[in-house]
Amino acid sequence: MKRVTMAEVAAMANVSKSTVSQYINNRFEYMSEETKLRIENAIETLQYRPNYVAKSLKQKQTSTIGVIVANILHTFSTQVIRSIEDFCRESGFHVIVCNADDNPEAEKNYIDMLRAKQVDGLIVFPTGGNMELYESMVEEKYPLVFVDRIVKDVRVDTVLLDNERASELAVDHLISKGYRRIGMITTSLHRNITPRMERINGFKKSLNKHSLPVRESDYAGVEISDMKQTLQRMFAQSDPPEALIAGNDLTMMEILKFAKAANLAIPDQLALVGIDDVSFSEIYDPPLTTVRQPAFEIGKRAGELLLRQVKEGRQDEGRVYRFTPELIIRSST
Amino acid sequence: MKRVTMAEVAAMANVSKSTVSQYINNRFEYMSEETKLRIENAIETLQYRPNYVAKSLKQKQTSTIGVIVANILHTFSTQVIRSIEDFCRESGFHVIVCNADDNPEAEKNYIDMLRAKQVDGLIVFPTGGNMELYESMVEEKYPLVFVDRIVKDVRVDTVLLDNERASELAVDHLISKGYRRIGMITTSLHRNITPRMERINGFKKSLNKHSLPVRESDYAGVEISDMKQTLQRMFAQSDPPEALIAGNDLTMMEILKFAKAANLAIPDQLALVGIDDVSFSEIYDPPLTTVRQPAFEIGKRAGELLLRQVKEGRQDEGRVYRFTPELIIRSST
DNA sequence: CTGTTAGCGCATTCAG
DNA sequence: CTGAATGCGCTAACAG
Repeated sequence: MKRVTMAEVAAMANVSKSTVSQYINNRFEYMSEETKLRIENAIETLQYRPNYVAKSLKQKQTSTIGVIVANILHTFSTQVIRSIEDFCRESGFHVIVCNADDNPEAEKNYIDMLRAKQVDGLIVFPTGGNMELYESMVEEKYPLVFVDRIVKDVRVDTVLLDNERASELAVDHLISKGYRRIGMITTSLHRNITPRMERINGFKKSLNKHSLPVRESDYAGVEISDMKQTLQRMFAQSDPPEALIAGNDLTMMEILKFAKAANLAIPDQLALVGIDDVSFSEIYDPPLTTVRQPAFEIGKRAGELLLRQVKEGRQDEGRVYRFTPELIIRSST
Repeated sequence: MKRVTMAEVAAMANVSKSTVSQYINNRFEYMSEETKLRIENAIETLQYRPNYVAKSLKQKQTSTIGVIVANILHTFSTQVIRSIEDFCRESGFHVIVCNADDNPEAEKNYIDMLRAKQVDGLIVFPTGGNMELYESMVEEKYPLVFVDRIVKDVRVDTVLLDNERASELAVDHLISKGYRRIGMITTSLHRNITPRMERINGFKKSLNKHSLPVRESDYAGVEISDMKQTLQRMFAQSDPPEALIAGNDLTMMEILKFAKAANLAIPDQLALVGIDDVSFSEIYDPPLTTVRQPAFEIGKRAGELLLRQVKEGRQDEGRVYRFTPELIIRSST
């Protein structure tokens, strides 16, 4: 811990603490050049650095926000985080990132911890498993923004992808390429997690739009750990899908593993389009067609919404901001 | 900001603040069951949550450490971070992660910021560009641990890979597979960054060990942005390398891009081994042979060393802890 | 077993 | 233009 305090600087410069404080906060308006210099010197020779903790206690704000992601393994999460950090840094805010690992209890712990640390606001990719907590924050008008997932019946600004459109882009593209038997697989649907549900719904709707049947055996939402056998079952059918949509990046990895193990040539035996970009989309063989989320814009918007809340207080909350996905056609389709 | 304070709880429970404080900190030894219950109730109905900022100010410790990585784009960094976080959480410490983006100035800003926030210690992947700062921290006996890179002439505990051994593993393997013309490419060597230098040195030494010549035209350390043309030049030779070692994960991506563009079959026309694992090693076609770092152990050790310093004060500093790499043979060689 | 007291380091009136 | 005084919310002796 740094030991030198404002008092020592004041003593050395022969001024009072409050004068030093003014100097620190750039309020030199009524300060003589001379005192300014004396303070400057004292700070320099003493190597003084102001203590944020004390400042925060006094000012009742830490200039820090918390970000809690449901699962940091998703590329999307890391991209949004970077974007939030960049935006907040420009506004003089720090950000503390936590990973809830899709576990509501961990999420609760982090929310409590972060609030105990007096962060000025929270951006969360909600697990959805802490309704009471979310509600209590809304009631207290605590600055809060959700990302990626909608929580029903809680009035919190939420920014996320137009997920149905993402699936539609994928399906339309596949159909334009001549595929008719199209399947989709994604991570578990059990907890009704927004992007997964919406993407599956979008998938079904798009199939309907094209008057194609939705076969129960051709889509699924299962844990990553069960994906392998789900795929095996799906492709053990006499007429398996000719094309598959990966509901997210982690799912894409599993499909790729499966395709390799099953020796399925892409795209000849199995066409693939992934929702969410993956780092190796371009260099994979074949390069992977994906639907990318505008992660940068999403993060920035979340940051803007949150900082507005912390600066101006809550208002207009409960809005949902949708962002448009983009299809990047490569060679897996 | 949460408004209810300890004083209100005390008032409601008809006890003094200090009694509430004791309760909060689980020091019930001398507390009657009855007061305990009253306090419990008061806390519950008031929804009281202690303010960490105030506590930190008083106790002169935040139970928070900072981690500054040189470049978060490396998979290795993210793995080490997770490992540090897991370890610290178990010990009741929080961690704040910052990315210096290989920029010494950004690093300095983060170090200053984190110290102003009174973090109890720092784990840094040093850029190497802030000697005075590092030295001043050593002088102040500020808890500090370096990861991945050695900074000359600064007595700071450092944990990193046995980089020369990593290259040796790669070279030995390649040679055992019959390759003789072996090259290596990695990111810029300009700033003498430890892992890069050591890996290149290990590469040369291993070649010597096998009595193979080290050809200037077969290895290079260049910025990611220049890698493409460096590779083009290297492979424009009449007798280009038959095998290439990627100095790190980002480099591997570039080589893969190049190989794809140049239509080089792996491993037939070009064998590849990467130092650092990449997410898609297993599913790439062909699966990539890599040398992996024990990132989990490295992070854990860094956490242990730092927490020991914060708890027991600095001592024994300046030790270098080397970890052994592991060769994972897949099919790119 | 519980209350009193005294700061932690800083920002902020309000005088002078 | 500068200084004295006050308190943010909490902990830690030390009394009682």
